[in-house]
Amino acid sequence: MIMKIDSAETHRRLLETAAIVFAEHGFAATTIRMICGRAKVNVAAVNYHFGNKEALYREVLRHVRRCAYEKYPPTYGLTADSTPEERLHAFVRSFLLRTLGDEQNRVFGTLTMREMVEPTGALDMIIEEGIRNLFGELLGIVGTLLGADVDAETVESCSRSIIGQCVFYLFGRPIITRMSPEQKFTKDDIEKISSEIVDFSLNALNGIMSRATRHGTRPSS
Amino acid sequence: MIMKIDSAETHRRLLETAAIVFAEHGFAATTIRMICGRAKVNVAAVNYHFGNKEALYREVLRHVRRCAYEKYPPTYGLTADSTPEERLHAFVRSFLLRTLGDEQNRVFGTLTMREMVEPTGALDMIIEEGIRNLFGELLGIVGTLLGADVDAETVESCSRSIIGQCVFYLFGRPIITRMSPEQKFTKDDIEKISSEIVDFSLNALNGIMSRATRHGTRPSS
DNA sequence: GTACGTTTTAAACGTTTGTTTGATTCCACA
DNA sequence: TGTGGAATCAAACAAACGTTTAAAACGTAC
Repeated sequence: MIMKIDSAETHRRLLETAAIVFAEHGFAATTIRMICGRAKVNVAAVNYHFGNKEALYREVLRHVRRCAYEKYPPTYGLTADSTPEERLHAFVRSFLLRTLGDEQNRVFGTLTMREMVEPTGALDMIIEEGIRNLFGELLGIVGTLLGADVDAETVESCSRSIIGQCVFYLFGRPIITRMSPEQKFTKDDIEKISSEIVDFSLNALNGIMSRATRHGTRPSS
Repeated sequence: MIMKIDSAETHRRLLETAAIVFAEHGFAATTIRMICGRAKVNVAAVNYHFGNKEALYREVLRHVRRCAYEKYPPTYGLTADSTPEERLHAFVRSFLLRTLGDEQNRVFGTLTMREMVEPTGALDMIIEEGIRNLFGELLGIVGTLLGADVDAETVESCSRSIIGQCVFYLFGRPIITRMSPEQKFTKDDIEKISSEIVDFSLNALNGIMSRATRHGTRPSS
């Protein structure tokens, strides 16, 4: 059979297959033969196109992150004159869509999750290029919502409470689907979850803010 | 019983060392030679005392879970006449202590975390023996706090928001320590985090409850 | 058609893996 | 003091790992 040699095609198929297999089994438990077997390329292809297994893994992380952020940027659905409440909603929704939205995004979510639990050295890259900016954005939104009477420490702990609710659905997905099989994480499910998180959080922020403005920063008994 | 050589000592040292090494590297990346080297026992000891690597891993999971729950049960510090607010606080605090309290508990937290991200088959055991009861308890507390005017679905989503804040500090610990090196997760830190989570959550629950009792279950605005 | 650089291929490389073996060491009991 | 079963040990096992190799297959230029 006449097979036109297409280096870019092999490169692409290797990258996409590797993303799926790494997401399924993790870096250590994934073998090059698994990837090449599924991608239908020779075992030597990984070393020829990427150098070694670890370099392939780093390229995979960069690739899925770029795709995920292109599809669902943190400002997803926002307009220039959005309210702080709308910005919070967009932040939460885009986070969930980016990590759980569809099959490709779940690969990104799973790989990021794995890297957080078992850092392979690429975690610093993930923090510096993604997480730091993301959290800074959330700090800005929460700071605006809480107003000037609330100190920075409270803003930070509230931001952690909000992002915590989001990552729970990422990390807890295998458990949630086992305990509540009706939860399929469709886009409608994600819309609903986003609204619940925002509702819960805005109520919390309103309570904390009104207490601060009425009684100073002292916690009520 | 007749103890020839000190078999129990080898068994114990193997179990404790394996817990640490599995927590550090994960199941797949941990080798039997790593464990035996650190435990200063022969490589054949694992197979002699536990059968194989996977059986050792399961025993490790059982062991660290038992130790963690013995040290910090979900009712940690509660009395018979505690208020729902105190029960929520005890729930949050005991969770954080159980998974982050000290070095031994962090091993439990890390292993559970790894099992959630990369189930090795022991996840079902973890859910049935631990998580299901734990979440049921939280549902009860939140249901009491919200009162009869709030539907079960809201109780569940609020419970997820609360447990989400807790697991964030477990899963996010490597990132938090990199971004905020002053956070050392001492017991004082955990007390503070617990109070922040409870404060945030009670404000949220109060807002949601008062809205429900005043305006029915319709969301405001 | 021939030569040349690139890509693919099957095979083998040296390590390392989990596990097993057979001899040796140990100690309670006779 | 000698015996026997339990525990330890060094050594080796086959299998699988990531990686390398050298040749074959391919497209492109002349």
